[in-house]
Amino acid sequence: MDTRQLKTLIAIDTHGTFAHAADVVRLTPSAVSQQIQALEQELGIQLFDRSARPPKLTPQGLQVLEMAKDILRREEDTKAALRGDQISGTLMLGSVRSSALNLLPQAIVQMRQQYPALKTSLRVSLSATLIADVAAGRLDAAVVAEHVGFPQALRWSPFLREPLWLIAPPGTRAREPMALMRTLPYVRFRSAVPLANLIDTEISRLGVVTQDIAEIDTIGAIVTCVRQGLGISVVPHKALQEPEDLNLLRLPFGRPQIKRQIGLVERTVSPREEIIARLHAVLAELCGEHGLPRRP
Amino acid sequence: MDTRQLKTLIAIDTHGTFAHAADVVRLTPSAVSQQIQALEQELGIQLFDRSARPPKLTPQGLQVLEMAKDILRREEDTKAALRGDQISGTLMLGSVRSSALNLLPQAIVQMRQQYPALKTSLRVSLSATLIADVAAGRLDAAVVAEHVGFPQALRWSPFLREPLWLIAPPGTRAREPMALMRTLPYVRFRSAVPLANLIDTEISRLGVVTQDIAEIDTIGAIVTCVRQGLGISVVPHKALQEPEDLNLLRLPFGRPQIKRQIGLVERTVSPREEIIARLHAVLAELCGEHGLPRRP
DNA sequence: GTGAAGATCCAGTTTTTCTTAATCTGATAA
DNA sequence: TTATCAGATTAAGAAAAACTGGATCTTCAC
Repeated sequence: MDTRQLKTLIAIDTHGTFAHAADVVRLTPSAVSQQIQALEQELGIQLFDRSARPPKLTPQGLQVLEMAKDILRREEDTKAALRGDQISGTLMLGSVRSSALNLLPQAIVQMRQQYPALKTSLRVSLSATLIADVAAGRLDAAVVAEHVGFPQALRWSPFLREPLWLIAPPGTRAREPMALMRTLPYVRFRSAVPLANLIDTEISRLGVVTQDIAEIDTIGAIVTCVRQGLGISVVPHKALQEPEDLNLLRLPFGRPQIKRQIGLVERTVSPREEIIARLHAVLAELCGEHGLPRRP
Repeated sequence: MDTRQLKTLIAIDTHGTFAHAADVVRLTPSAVSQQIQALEQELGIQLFDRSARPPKLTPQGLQVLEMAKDILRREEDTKAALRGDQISGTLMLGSVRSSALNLLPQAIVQMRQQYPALKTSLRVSLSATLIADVAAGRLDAAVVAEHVGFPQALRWSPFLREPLWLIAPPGTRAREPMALMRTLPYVRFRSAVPLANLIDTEISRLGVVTQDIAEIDTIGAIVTCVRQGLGISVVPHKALQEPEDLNLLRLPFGRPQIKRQIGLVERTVSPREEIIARLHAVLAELCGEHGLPRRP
């Protein structure tokens, strides 16, 4: 008897049909059907009366359902207790460079204040490397942007969802954003990171041919160049935090306005889930209006 | 998390070493080691301190051990409750022909009196077919003789252990049994059943060459022929129940006297175990002095 | 009667569990 | 200190279990 089978049984009861339950436990309906059949065979009873649609729990099935809830509750209580044991351990974290320079240090300071016994270790690397390290257990979690194709054993939870702005030098007259991009000199963000891809993809999608004047690989430098009148560019909201940035012309980039996400990637099965969830909350709070709460 | 893993963990604690636990749960030590490692990985903790010999449960391991006991207790309580539900269900039984004609009907009548809600279904077939049907779940249990090579998932529990007798017509002068067999006409029990094999094997072992006069495939008919003076033969104790059978010469067959066993075969994992145990007790009682209690 | 949604069956693929044999390791005796 | 033993672990392959994807069946609503 496996707890996965019991979770499936509870999901069927909660969601009403085998098919819905399959979505919840992330299996195919066929696998759900087979799991329930295996459980029925092991117990030698019918859990469901299948002459109805959807199948109806038998009285015996209800007994097993109650048992399932008790067992899973007991399991979760024990895991929570074990997690409590882990709060005081060393949290192995990773981050891409952009977040490592401001957001994450602030979050770590706050976490340390809340949990004096918590130790942290932070490593800065490329997102692909970070993802592999989390999957392999070398890191507990890492800050990376939205990514295509996270391994199945990992879960990525965004804590920041911020809009992208087209920025122009102080005094530039406001016009339709795409017209500006076609006519004014464009400072391109050139880097092998998801944000650069996101910007370039939307520019292509809108059919805009920019007048490139430069390619720069850090967002902070781009903002500085735009401030000094070199040209226009596209940057995320968070990059515009200096008082002098208020003087820049700022227009929504993309139709609809494009937003980029940054989040925490962690293993789906991890006893550190609780401390990571708290880190996620701290990070979301630090992001202010663009912070995202963790999904259940 | 699987209950089998939890059973293994408890067995290690109970028996002190991984190797002993392996015997108990019927796995190799390697599988035990791997099960514990899988559980440790899922929970993200060390269950054992392996710097000692034998490995010592960690404080966290003790927490998980307590959880394991609770979960398995909850599981067993539910199974017991489900078994209670089964007393009133339909018990699917099978039997070889010889037992179907007298023993089993009596037992079924008694069971029905004790459990008015119990329904039974009885099928008569060859023992190999019956064994396969029990293994496949088509039957809950079947009455078959001692057999070579029961599948591992099945358990056979004898309820009858009766001696074999060499019988001769009334008035035959008592002599050493083997001498009788060598000289008097022998009625051979010819049938593809274990009893026939048992008899022939012992005759060969004793190096006796019989004077066959007939081959008959039912024990009842053999007894009748011997009664009427056709010759001598070998039959089990139970076959000699008629008052006129008291007139037959009866000598122990085999050195030492050969006994044959008949029992119930059932699946080792079955919620019907309780009702089957009661059937077994009734059958054993019906066998009187040759009845065998069920082993734990 | 028809069509749709969902459950089950079937066969192949993937993953997990187990076995076997070799190797490692702690404990103990000489 | 060294040798030996019992037991735990590792590595690789076999076997079993779990899963997927597609076809088929079944219930239910219209």
